[in-house]
Amino acid sequence: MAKDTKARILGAALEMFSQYGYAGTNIRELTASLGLGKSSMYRHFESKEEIWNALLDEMIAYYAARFGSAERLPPVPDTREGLIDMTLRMVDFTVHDARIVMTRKLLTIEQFRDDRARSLATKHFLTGLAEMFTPVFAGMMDRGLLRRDDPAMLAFAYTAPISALIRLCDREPEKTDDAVRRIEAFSRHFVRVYGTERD
Amino acid sequence: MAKDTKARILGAALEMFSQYGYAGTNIRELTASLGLGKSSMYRHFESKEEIWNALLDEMIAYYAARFGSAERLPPVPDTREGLIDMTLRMVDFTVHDARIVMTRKLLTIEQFRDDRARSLATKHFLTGLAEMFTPVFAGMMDRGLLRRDDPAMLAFAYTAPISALIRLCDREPEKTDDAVRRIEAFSRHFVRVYGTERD
DNA sequence: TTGACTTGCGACCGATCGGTCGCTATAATG
DNA sequence: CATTATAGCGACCGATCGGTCGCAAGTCAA
Repeated sequence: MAKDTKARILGAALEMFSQYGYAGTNIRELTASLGLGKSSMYRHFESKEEIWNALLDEMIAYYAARFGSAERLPPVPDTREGLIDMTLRMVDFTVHDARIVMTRKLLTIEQFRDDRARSLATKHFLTGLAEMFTPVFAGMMDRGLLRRDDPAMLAFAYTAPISALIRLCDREPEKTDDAVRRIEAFSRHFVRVYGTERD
Repeated sequence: MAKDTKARILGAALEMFSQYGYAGTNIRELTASLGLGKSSMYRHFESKEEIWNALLDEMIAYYAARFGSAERLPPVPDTREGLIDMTLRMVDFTVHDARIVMTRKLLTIEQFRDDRARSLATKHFLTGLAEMFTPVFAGMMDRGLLRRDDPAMLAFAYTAPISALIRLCDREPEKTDDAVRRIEAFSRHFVRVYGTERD
């Protein structure tokens, strides 16, 4: 039960920190939401700050495992429509997975207070997606699906607008469907603009 | 002195809220930073929350005055280089103006807690810049400086990456110079991709 | 000059915060 | 079976929080 309780505490912390922020979360409510007494929590973490640090460790490790390794790169689509499909699948996942949504919200809220949150936020919101798509676009250029250009610049130009709409979903979840449609429209616009003339 | 003190309190609140968040800011420190006793503050605001609301009122009014009206639209540049110049001037201002930087940070931090902050955040981070550039791009298309296309889509594709780099400056100010260079590079890339062949 | 109003101050208040302590029930270990 | 470690609990602690109160100094109109 020990390991389980520790994980449940971290889950509740993610939930509350991502909603109210670190300073705006109090431990009584956090533990109460688990049906746990406040003092019981201190069996598993020695302070509120240690919860925060453990949560960040977890997020950093998860990010590294999921997006950090070179083997995890997405396959190069063999049609331009394939790029759109892949994009929409990724977006659909990242916008609806509760854990990832809460992670982004937490990083958004705490990025100015904690250095590790700051650098992880930059990965999540700026460099991560772009680095993922750079080799994709390079491969699509090799296959003649996209015009020759700087693949890193294309990846930035492609992922930044998508990232902006994902963050709109985090902020105003009721606009999620509309945002996903706008992402699809942008993606189609993008392949039309950057696509080679044939096909 | 009354009006002045009230404004100074709002200034200090913007500074502290944007750094530590609403929940993470305490009134003793806030007033102490002004050389003011805590109880004196309550002569001007009846609660901490009223400071918050007044600050939001101010930000909403400022935004409406500065970016909301149709007369404040930027002029349509008459060369593609003019677009880059205009962009860099705007970016330079928005990235170095302390008040605007703090406003963005505050909206970033509090967007999930307060509905008015939420909607103002969407304007600042998504729709505002795009709406500003839509008529610019429409005008440039009329002048034959850009290929005919949906000006709103172009504005979104142009402003979202720029906005992402502006937010990088907010998050990691030491990268400001690099970010501005990347904005210039992106802007040049953009006019190359969307520009008409002549000129 | 006087009386009302404004703006400042420090002492104080109840509530809530993160955190501790002693106790108990349970489960694993010998 | 006895022992020991684990994980739960409520009571409690000092510190800090937002907010109040009574008082004093300055301002300004009558």
